Formats: sequence, C-alpha cells, structure tokens
Amino acid sequence: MNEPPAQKAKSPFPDAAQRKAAREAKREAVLLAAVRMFNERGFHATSLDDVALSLGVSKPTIYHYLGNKDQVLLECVSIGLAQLQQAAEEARRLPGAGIDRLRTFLERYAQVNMDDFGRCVIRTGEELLSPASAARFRAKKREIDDALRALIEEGVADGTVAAPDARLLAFTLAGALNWPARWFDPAGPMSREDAARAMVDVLLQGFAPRP
Amino acid sequence: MNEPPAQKAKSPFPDAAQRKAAREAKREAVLLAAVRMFNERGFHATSLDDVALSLGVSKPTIYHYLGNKDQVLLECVSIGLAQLQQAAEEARRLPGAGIDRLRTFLERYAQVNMDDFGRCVIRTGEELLSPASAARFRAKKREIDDALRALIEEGVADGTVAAPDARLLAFTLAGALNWPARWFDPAGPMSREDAARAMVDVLLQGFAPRP
DNA sequence: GAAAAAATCTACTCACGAGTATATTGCATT
DNA sequence: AATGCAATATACTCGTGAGTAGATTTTTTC
Repeated sequence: MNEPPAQKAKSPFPDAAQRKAAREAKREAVLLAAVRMFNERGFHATSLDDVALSLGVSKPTIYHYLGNKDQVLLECVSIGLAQLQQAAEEARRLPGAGIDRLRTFLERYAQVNMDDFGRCVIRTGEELLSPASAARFRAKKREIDDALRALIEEGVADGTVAAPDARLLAFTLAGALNWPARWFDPAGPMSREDAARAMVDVLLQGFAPRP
Repeated sequence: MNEPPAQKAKSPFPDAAQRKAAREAKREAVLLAAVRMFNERGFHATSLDDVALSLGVSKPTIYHYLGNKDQVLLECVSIGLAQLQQAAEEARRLPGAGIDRLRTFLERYAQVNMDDFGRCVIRTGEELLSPASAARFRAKKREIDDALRALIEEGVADGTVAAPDARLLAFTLAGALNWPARWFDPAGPMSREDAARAMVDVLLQGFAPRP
C-alpha cells in the first residue's frame, strides 16, 4: 500500500514539483551563504565571487538564480523582515493584556535580530541598496515599526503599558533589541531565548529599583 | 596700550602659531565635511573626490592633510569616541548616588550619538576600517563600554540601580541610546536634549506602570 | 532521437575610485 | 637673491569587482 510513494521518493527522476523545489533550495542556499558573508565581512567587502566560491560554483551561477548583487541583498533583508512581520501579526492576534502581547512580540523581535537574516536587516543601511530597493526596504521596516507602535498604544489604552510618548518608546525598545545584531554571539554562554527574555525584562522593569 | 595686539590681529602676515592653527582648521574642515557625507551616503558611497569637491578643493589636498581614506574615517570615529570618553570621565568624577551619575552619563551619551561624529561611531562597522584601525577602534569602544559597566556596578553596589546582569544591562542601554544615530532628525520637533532625557526616563522607569 | 530549455562554466569588458607622480606657485628663512 | 618648504592642481596608474557574452553540458520534452 505504501510501495508507490516509496518508489517515488527514491526515484532519481524528479517530477516537475521536485525540480522546482530543488531550484528553490539552491536559491535559498545562495541567500544563506551570502547573508552570512555579508554579516561577517560587510556587504561591500563581500564579492559575489566569494559567495560563489564558498558554494563551490562560479559567479554566473548566482546570476542565474538571482538578478544582481542588489537583489541578493534585498532578498536577504526581505526574509528577515518577513520573520519580523510574522512575529508582529502573531502578537496582534494574541488575546490578553496589552503588556503581555507587547512582551511576546519584543522577545520574538530580539530573537530574530540575533539570527542570520534578522542581523542583516539591522546591519544593512539604506545606502547599500539601489534607490528602488531602498524604498521597498524602508516601506517594510515602516510596517514593523507601525505594528510595534500599535501594540504599545493598545497597552496604553488598557492601562498595562506606561508610555508618555509611544513613538519614542518604540524607537527606544527597537534600538535596544536591534543592538544584539552587533554584539550577540551564538557561541557565547547565553542562548538567544535567554538573552531576549533578559533584555525585555530590563526594558519592562527599568533599571531604577522598584519598591 | 592695545595697539600692538590690534595690529597683530589685523596683520595679513600670520606668525607661526597662526599658521599652525590655520592648518589645523583646514584639517578639521575636511573631517567635518567627510563625516557628514559618510553619515548621509555611507562610507563606500562617498569618494574622496566628492569630499574634496564639496570643499572646493581637489583630492590631493585631502591627502596633504590626512594620510588616506582609512585614516579619514579613523579620525572621524576617534573624535566621536573622545566625546563619549569625556562624558564617561565626567560622570565618573561626579559625586552622588550611582543612579544619578549613570543617568548623567547616559543622557550625554545619547546626545553625542545624535551629533555628526557620534553618529559616525555608531554607523561605522569594523569591516570598513583596515585591520590596524579596526583594532584601535575596538579598543576605544571597549573603554567606553567598561566605563558604562563600572557606572552600573557602582549603582548596584550603593543600591540605587537594579541590574541582575550588568553586562546585559550595559548592552541594552547602549543599544537603545545608539539607535538615534539612525533615526534622530535634528530638524524634527524634538531637541537632542529632550529626546535624550525622554529616552533615559523610559529606560530608568521601564514601560510597566509603577504603582 | 531531435529540439528546446536549464544549468553551468571560462573568459572577458568596463567603470569607478583610491592613491600617486609631477608641476606650479608663493611664502619663509638665510 | 637663493633655497627650501607648504599648499595646491592636473593628469595619470592600477586593482577590484560587478556584470555579460558565448560556449558547453545536461536534462526535459515531444
């Protein structure tokens, strides 16, 4: 009864769907290799020859899967931004007090910023992208920022969040939780989850002692 | 009685000290023009020809005052770092409770990061500098970070600062107060001082309501 | 099995921008 | 007056790396 699927899985003759998936996998491998090198050495210090070499292929192969260097970077940051956006949507859908939903989002936000694609979002200045790509980049970041601000305002509305100025609080929180993109070392003593939770705790409680 | 000085000031024949000062002024003008363009367009997108043109001179003139592009950048970040270091020393010398000294430092820190040279410190990744310059850059940043951590620990010691983990608090505060280098607009509605104070307030109090 | 399409390579072009060789002018010191 | 140094310019070199042309091989489709 399960023979045909077994054969199908083993067959060296992929069908159309499998071929498409394989192509997609290669595309993603290129993006992953690229984003790691961008994060490590910086965008300008990474040539597409380097990226190709690290994958054991040649530069035109990259151009076969992605248009040009600008597009490689745009795809990388778009993946990171999609992760953040998903975190925002999940938090927005959550029931409960404003502060708890905000907290959930912030922790996830910090975690993404410690990962390959999230780090790239933070480290990528707009000047690295073409004007057209920079505009799309800015628009997406704007959406995340709006979501954060909305979450804050909902918390203020239900009285669980204290914020004299939602905009400023949003920038402050974002800044604190973006910074791990620069300093966090996954090989260090703390896990992403622990670091994220500890940072959000500090931001929530403040560094003045509570009675 | 004041005739000789008056003549001296008016004289079109500068003495040695004045010539040295003029040279220094030119050097600084180059650095200011450079740092502004670096902040605006990014380091790689700014050629020294651009900087020279904006000052109405030619590229070799810049090389006459500064060694090369790497050194231009190193000087720029060094100026910003010196401002931060000064803020740290002043706070360390201050009398009073740990939390107040920390607060003073943090506000000044934020203000510097909204200014030309401070912004450049934040926006400059180590990959932009030569290995030798990057090492010096890292060492100086390290000193600032140590000073911040010391201030925090002194506050914890005298019971005015609550910090389960001084290292993590330092990163969190630094991140929040670095971020204005990316978003703050001096032409906007808020002054640097107001923005700095408001951000530090949020960090001090936390966004959970206090009873 | 032939034709078309996909995947990949080698070997180029071309622009840009850092850094330099060298000339010119003028002030400074003797 | 002669020599030398400071300041500046013009006009180059030269490396690097993005992007491309065109050939080659493999796979798919008919």
